[in-house]
Amino acid sequence: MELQLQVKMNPHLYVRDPEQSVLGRNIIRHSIAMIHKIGFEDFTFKKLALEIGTTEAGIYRYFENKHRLLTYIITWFWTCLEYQLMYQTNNLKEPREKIDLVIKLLTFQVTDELVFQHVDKNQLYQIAITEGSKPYLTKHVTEDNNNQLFKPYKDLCARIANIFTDYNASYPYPRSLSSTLLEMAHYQYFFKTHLPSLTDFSRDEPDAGINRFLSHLVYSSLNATPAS
Amino acid sequence: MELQLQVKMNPHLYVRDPEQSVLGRNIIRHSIAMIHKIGFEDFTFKKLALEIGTTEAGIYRYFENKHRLLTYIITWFWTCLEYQLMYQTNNLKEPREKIDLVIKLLTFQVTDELVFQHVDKNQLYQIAITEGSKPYLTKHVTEDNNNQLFKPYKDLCARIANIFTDYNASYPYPRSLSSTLLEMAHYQYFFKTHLPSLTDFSRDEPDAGINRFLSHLVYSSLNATPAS
DNA sequence: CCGAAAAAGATAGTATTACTATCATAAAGA
DNA sequence: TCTTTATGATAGTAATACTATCTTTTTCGG
Repeated sequence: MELQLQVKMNPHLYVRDPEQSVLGRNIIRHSIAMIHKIGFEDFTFKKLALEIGTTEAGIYRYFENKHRLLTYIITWFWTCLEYQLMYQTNNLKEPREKIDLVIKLLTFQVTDELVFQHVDKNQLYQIAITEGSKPYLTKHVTEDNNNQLFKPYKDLCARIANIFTDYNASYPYPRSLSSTLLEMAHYQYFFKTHLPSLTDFSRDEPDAGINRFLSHLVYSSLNATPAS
Repeated sequence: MELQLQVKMNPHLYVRDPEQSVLGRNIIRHSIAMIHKIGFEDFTFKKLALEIGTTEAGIYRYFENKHRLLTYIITWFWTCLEYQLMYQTNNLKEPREKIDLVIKLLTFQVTDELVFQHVDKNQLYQIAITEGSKPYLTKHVTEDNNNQLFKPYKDLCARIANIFTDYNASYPYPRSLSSTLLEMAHYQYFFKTHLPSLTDFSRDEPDAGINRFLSHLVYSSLNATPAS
């Protein structure tokens, strides 16, 4: 059974809510496909409009500019991920089990039957890896943050940090470890794929290596004696 | 005493070597200042030309486009850092001392008397934090990598990985830990400054917190029992 | 010191990008 | 059915990302 979910997004992310119309949903779906294909730098509203069969002005009615659209997509990704985390850890008792699940989720090794707007989840995951930090690596990060644009990312980070604290209440850096895990899950994948000498994995081997590295990193930190 | 050094850069990074002329050095110096001030997204060759007192065409004689110029600057940053690492660890015997130094270097807590082209090192460090991953987060990463554009970054990563191996030869992920350290030294600083809830540090406290977190992360991993 | 070559300045021009504005038409809702 | 609302169609502007050309300096080898 497929479950269709709709996520409520921060209105600052859009001009008109794209989830409320066919055109809006088309914009999301095709922009994900197109950014995945040609990369965010070469992606333009003109090309997107052509692909969808609408006009540039039509896209601008939904999103202020392409950076906002990317922020929308990435934020949506994090929102879905937090939802999945809640859903999947719901009946887990042990913090250890939850941590293992978090790592699996972040490395995209959890298959689920959730469908969000018929978006290609694999493409979305690839975009999150390559383009995921661009929404905040800007000069207007503070303004965007004041508008709560990054709240889903921060919420997810906080939720994982709480699991770390459940596992070991005396660990002093739960949030930094959480953001490290979030970023590195993606970066190690990117490096493995494109710059493999920055990792201990080779391009073609299965992704389990990244998984083991992240587990080792997290558990080493959480299990270390406070003195060290 | 100030020591002036010149670093040999990969010719694929430029059209004409900027270190060989006054105009070229001006381009480097002012582009760092300008990217620091307005961010890479808003930075254009036109604005830079106006600032320097030359023309757009003049800048294009040195760099193919602004992305290449950024790649040049960031690559140069990593080259300097590797040089500093070699220089500073030269007479250190213990791997532990070297690791501590690496972390200090990456968090910009080593003052040195090296001058590279009279560039503002603080601005350069800030740029490396905010813009440092943009050179490779593109669709043309593989082509750029084939042209060896990221070699200095990869060399530095490998050198740090070797220190980790010196410290504990049985640690299985030295390169991934090295790239994690490299990225996180900058990301934690960025988060602390702009999105502090993603860290365990507050905006105004001194940077030593990041230092302690990174040390804890690295030594926990390197000291963990292989079984864990 | 002279002449050739290379670098820099000056100016112009093009294609694309990133928008904004306006008006007509189609759909949807009260 | 009337009225709002969304979309389509078209146009237009300012800025960006370049390329081309021609002239004037500067540099450097003989």
